[in-house]
Amino acid sequence: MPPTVTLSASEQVEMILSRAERAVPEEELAERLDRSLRDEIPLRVKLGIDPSSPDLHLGHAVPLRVLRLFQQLGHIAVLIIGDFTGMVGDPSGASKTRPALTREKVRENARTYVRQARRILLADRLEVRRNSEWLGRLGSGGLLDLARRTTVARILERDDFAKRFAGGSPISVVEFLYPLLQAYDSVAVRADVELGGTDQLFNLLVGRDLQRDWGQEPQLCLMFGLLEGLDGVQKMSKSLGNYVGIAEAPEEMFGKLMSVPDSLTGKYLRLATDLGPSEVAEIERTATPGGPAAAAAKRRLAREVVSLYWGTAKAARAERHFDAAHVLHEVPRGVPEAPVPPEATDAGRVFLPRLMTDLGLAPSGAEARRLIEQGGVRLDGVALTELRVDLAVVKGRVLQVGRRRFVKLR
RNA sequence: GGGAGGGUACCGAAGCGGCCAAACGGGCGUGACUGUAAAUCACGUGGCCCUGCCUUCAGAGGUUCGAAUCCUCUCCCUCCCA
Repeated sequence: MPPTVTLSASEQVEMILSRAERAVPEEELAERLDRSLRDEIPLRVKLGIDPSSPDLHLGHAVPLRVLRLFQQLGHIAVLIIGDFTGMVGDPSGASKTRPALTREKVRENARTYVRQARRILLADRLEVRRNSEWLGRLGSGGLLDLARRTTVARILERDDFAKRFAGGSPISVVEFLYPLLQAYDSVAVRADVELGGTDQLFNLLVGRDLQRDWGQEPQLCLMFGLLEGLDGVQKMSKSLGNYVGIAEAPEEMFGKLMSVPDSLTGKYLRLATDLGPSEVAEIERTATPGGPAAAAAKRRLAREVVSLYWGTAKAARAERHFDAAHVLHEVPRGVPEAPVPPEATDAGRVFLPRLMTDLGLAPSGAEARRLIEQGGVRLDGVALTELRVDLAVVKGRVLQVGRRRFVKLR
């Protein structure tokens, strides 16, 4: 099977390591790639996914994109759905026991997850496995055998466990087993490389130990930093609302990416696009924060990312849409139309707060009044200052509330 | 089982008889500016056809001319001891 990308081994190493925060052992990557090339045996690259949240965002996409990169280099992606471990709950970084998921929920999440992951991964050289396949038939004997492989002291070395233990918060025995179970996946699929977040360091290393015990060559561990969300501070997560979903509409994606803080543009370029390390470095060098080059860099970022998921044509359209709406402040096309509700009119006069609440442009009349006072309500671009306007004046024109809510009145 | 401390607006957190629709911070919204939904600055942020009125400070009662603030009971949370 020929690789779809031809790069020298050192270029490959650079591509991969520029995205990874850490590799253990670091020097081994080049050697493995070399050997694979020479012996024409593709590497088996494992990525375990936790089916606790179904919607993928750019943060999840980081290891998935590297997995794709391996595929492009001719290697095999082994995507493992943690349908068994998901019912145990990963204790990594957690300050309390995670709720175990039900079987149905896990199955459902896994389905949407894989569907979205396929938007990133190549269909060729892809294995999707569920770890219940082997963990489910481990039996108590097999489980005991696994449990024998490590010690309580080693597990307690981990910061998260140590803190919880010291703080007297409960640690379930089953959580102790999690690292072993997920590490056993590496044995089961004979992984050469495993990808994961930096918080997975311990778990990935346990994989190496177990593989050694089972007479396999220990896997190479590649760990990726967490991508901060749009607020620039906290990690990207759905619950914090600071995420860019990989299935989001192009316009939405473009707009969200343009609001990434300047300081993070480089990191986003490196982790969320296909640009090579030297190109990113060049952009970072020229884009002094606050200057026009920083704006250009972010535009590049938005264009690149949207193109990855939607193609260049849609990305270009998203960019035009963005410029129209946010740079030129044009009234967008396809503004929804609505009739003026009779309840909002009295003797030929329209009472704007009522109109706005009825059309869902403001949550309350008080809020609507505030918006009008602050000059945030416009009719065909002209700010309104009165609470009441003649019905005849309003008809057939576009009412704009704030910067992005529009309704054409009939 | 015993003891201590709490529950205030979207969130965090002041207030501890009247000047309280309730400080302050975050978030959010609008405006100015610009390079964008960035940064900065300003203003706003319970409801109501609003110079005023109505409903809020876990819930229910009570004291008082007047309660987020005092009393009683109920529910919920946190911590300490067993």
